Amino acid sequence: MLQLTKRTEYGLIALVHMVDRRGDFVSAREISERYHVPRRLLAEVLKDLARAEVVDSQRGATGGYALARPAEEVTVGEVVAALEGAPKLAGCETLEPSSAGGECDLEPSCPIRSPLQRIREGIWQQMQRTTLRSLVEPVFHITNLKRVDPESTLI
Amino acid sequence: MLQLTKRTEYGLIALVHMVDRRGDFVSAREISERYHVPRRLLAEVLKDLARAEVVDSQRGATGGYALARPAEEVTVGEVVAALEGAPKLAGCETLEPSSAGGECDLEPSCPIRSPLQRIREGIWQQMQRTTLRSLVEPVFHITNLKRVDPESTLI
DNA sequence: AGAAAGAGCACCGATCTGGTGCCAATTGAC
DNA sequence: GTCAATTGGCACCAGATCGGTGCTCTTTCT
Repeated sequence: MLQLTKRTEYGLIALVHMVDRRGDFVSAREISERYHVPRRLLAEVLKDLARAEVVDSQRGATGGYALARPAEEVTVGEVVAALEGAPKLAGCETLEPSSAGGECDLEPSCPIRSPLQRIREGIWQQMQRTTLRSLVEPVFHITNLKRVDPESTLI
Repeated sequence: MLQLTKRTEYGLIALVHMVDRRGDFVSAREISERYHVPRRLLAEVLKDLARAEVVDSQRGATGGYALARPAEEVTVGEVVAALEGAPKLAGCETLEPSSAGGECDLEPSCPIRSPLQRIREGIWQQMQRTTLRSLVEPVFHITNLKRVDPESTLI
């Protein structure tokens, strides 16, 4: 439904929380209690983020999770990709265009494949331009794009 | 999964097809055979587009569907909204902010509500800027936005 | 009258989503 | 060494969504 999942929402909540504690390892329990999110589900999400090397994990009594990189270098797109896969806007599309070519059985009559793909890439790039830092300090990241032709249409 | 549904895909295919035949009423059967799309499902989609006044419908032997407005005035966002509802990026968000205020039970501790909402609005605005015309004549709509600060982050 | 088209509604199976249970492995604190 | 707290891995569940279909009714042209 063109909607981010709870997994991504919880993941972003956790990551933003970690920004404040750079260096410290925070447990899934702490985050789940702080923001009232299901602990077990959050742990599942953080595990995936650790696998994607967005966070470092540490086991044991004082273990937990910490950002693997500075908040400026972690993008929302990366988080989304790790937690729900690269977004596809239509079934016939893949983010990395398969070298084998289209197995889309609407081809070659499908008239919207390419345009839809560009919409998806616009959304995708937008998420990849949005860093974790910008989620923490919104004023730091007001759009610096300037409209050149007011009648133009993006994408 | 941040993915447009088949309904939207089929709807856009049908609409793009109608652009070529402005004024003519084309039947769901014609479109379904032309693009190998399930006829009954396509009919369901076109019915919703008619209800949203994106297309006009005409019953009877020579009936069918036609664009209710010029292709320049129909946006992808409008189509998506008609076929799968306004996109929400997280469950706690609504497109039209309810005047009653947040019933989000993560509040007020949720640190990402506002940023996520801006991401969603960015995606949403992008789809609303994309017209049906731009899907038909892609060269007409290369992005006219100019990067002012290459280090900046959108949203 | 008959054929062709949309309108409405109910329904189905498959998949995805949110969430939980259980247990093993790791590690610091006592 | 023991214990408690933590992550890791797997399986599982109920509900929602999604893609798709069946059937009937109404409308309209021929």
